Amino acid sequence: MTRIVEPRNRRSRDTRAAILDAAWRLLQTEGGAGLSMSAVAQTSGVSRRGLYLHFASRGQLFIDLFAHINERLDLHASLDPMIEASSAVDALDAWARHAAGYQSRLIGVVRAVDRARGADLDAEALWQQAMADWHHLCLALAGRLADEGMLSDPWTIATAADLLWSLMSVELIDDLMTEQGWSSEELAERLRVLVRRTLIAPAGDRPDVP
Amino acid sequence: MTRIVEPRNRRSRDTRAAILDAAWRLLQTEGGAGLSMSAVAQTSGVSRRGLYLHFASRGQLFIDLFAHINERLDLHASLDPMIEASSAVDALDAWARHAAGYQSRLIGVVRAVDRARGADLDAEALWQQAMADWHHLCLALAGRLADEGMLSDPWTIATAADLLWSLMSVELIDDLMTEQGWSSEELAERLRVLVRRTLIAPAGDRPDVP
DNA sequence: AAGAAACTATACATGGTGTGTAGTTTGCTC
DNA sequence: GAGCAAACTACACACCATGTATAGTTTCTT
Repeated sequence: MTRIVEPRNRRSRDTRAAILDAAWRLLQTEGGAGLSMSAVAQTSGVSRRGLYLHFASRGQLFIDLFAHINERLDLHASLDPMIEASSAVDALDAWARHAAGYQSRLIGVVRAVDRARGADLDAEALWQQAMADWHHLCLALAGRLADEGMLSDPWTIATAADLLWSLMSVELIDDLMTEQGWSSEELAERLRVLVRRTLIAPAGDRPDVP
Repeated sequence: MTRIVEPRNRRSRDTRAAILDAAWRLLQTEGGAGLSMSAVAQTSGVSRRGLYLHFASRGQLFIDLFAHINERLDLHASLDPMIEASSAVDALDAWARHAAGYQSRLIGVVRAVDRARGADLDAEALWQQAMADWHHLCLALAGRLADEGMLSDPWTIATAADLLWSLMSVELIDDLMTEQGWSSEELAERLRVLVRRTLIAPAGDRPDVP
């Protein structure tokens, strides 16, 4: 496995960005199946051999692409409303908007990573990390709901977090948007209804927390 | 592509069943990635070339395996309670039990088919058919809920069906059971709570249908 | 016993990833 | 601007997967 060091000059950085953008473009159009190294090479105008001067393997290209996309789409900005929300229920609404608005843009990459998983150790590692991050986010949200006494009966912090995590999975979002034609706004609204009714205790039925 | 005709003698049927069982076993243990034709051949004790005397391609093997499994697991019996239920809400409970109890047993095959999709036209066709079948089931259930006046406000027959369909997806079930360690019973109960609260209108808030 | 069906062994075409090597272009530095 | 190193290309190769062709062997049927 070739060792890739920090790029030095501008030419190298441009080539690298061109490769990542080409891969991203391919994932959005070709649907994830056609992402061979040859296709990325051809689309980016770099020789196939040249790809391996920037990315040690196909899996490593995915890892870097994932970070690249999160940077370009400004993940931090999409998560902000959830953190800044003044109540747990508002945070829950922000979660639904993030799931529908942001996660849906990751469909191509995530499907490709999932498909490469198992055969590719790098892809597997990326998958585990992303899942852990998302679950951690949901755990924080569920914890806040519990703190404010909003979590309804059968749910615990752990089970509510698991549920939220599974509902923000790219597979589910892909199913509803791509397959069933839901728009991002429809999905956000319906996810909001779903998690509010499922997780939030009715007004008369809450433990005495302010 | 080799043409496969109806098997004649018993030997052939036994070999065929041995291949399918070996493939199934591999999917349950190896997790779907290690399902190469070589692996199936080795596990079943048939030569690699021999596989192609029973299945025209890897994708066709999946198609036949899917039917084989649905037969062995008795799909019809698992769907029965849903159809026989005396009310739409009872049918919804039966749906949750079917999703958690039956769909979870398909995890291995479905993941493998999904992974083969795109490169394999047969796998793609199987996928579309299975999705259509499941969606049809959910559409019938949502229709019955509407008929009995139980569907709550933002939901229509179509959107409720889409939601149910996405919630019974093998990916979601796999996430919650394999990744988060939910048991089949826990999943069934929590799915029941989720869809009841989300879809069913509260008692005082229903149109006048008996 | 004979013939057909089922099966094996082996070889090959094709297409994918990843590496090795030699040669060429580009950019940086003095 | 000359020289040098980094970046890049072209080509070849090893390896592994699917699917096919062909010839020969076992097993079932009649």
